[in-house]
Amino acid sequence: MEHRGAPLDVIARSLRRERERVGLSLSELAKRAGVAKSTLSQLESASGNPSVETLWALSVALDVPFSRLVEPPRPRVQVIRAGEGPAVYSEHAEYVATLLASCPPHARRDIYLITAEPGGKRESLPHSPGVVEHVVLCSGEALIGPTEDPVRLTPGDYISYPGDLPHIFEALVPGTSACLISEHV
Amino acid sequence: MEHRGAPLDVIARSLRRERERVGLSLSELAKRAGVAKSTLSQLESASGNPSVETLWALSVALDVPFSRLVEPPRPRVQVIRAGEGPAVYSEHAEYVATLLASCPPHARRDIYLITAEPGGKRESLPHSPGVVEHVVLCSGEALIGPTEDPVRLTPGDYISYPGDLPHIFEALVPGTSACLISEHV
DNA sequence: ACACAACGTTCGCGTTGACGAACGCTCCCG
DNA sequence: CGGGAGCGTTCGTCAACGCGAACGTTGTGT
Repeated sequence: MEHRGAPLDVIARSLRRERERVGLSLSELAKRAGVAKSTLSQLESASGNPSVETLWALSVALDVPFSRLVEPPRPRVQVIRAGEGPAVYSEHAEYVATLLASCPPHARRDIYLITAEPGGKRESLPHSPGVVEHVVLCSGEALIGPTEDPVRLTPGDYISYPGDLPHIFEALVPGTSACLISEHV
Repeated sequence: MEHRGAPLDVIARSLRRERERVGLSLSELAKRAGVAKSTLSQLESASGNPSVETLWALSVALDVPFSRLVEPPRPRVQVIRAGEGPAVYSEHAEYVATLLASCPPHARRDIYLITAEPGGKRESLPHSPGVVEHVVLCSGEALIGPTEDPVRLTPGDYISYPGDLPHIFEALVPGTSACLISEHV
């Protein structure tokens, strides 16, 4: 079959990497997963287009989440100081979102640091469907959540809500900041 | 083939759900994805074991992350007040981790609220491999990161590091709190 | 040195996924 | 009423995935 850009080579590398990390031989893993070792051999050499059943069995035998075999790995250690990092300014100047971590390609979650001042009610239009946002309030006080039913949060409080609904972030006191995780389910 | 517990029915439901949410007909989606509509029809009726290529093409055409088709959906809105939620106490009483969000099955990330007081150096043994931790310091000051190379963080700072390396969380001033995301890559 | 075991690869073969064509169905328009 | 477009399903064909068996290679022990 012609390749459509699917991560067959990524799968190959992931299988090899995970298998060696666990310390299993190709034969051993094949036996545990109930897969012919010839099949596994071909998959690790990126010659083949595995079925979901097969790949699923391997992910179970390796005890890694399924998506770990399909998506490429990501970097290791990273530090972003307060004030550094790419900032996303709102139409209101009182609101700044700093992107702390994203995971391309086919991002699964982004982490933002939000700082906001009172007065600027920040209404977010619905994002692409399948997004869930998690917010932990760090300091100050804010009204956060779905627009038709927001919640008043104080430091340490947590809320999560669907990102494909309209939602708001309204700081109630100066110096309000929060950690926001925007996640693709 | 005999089913190995693979999420074929989950895939079927996910395909149907995502397709209808986007508002595409079965024929239309098949055309856009470059997949025979007969194939797609069989997949949505859970009779079949798609190859990765096929499912990948569908995920691209639907513009959803691949794993969204393989894993079942999760709940919607949730609030946890500061002090509520399941707490994970350390051997040192000065350290409390509150679990805010986890995502079974085959968890991909957990979100914790950490509160710690000075004096209790919290050394974490390496977790299962493939884990990455993200920390955003909310208040106070702390020494966080890989044990052999920790970083001094102040409020708003961010760090991420591999969870399969030994790492520490040492509060330097009273009332230190942080948001910790423990993530399976 | 030889036998043996374990590893990873390669080689036919049966099964099955993916395809295009044809089908029944509903709806819409002339 | 009849034709046509669109929908989702079913049917036959071909390619390819997954399998077991056999192979060459490496390392071990008696």
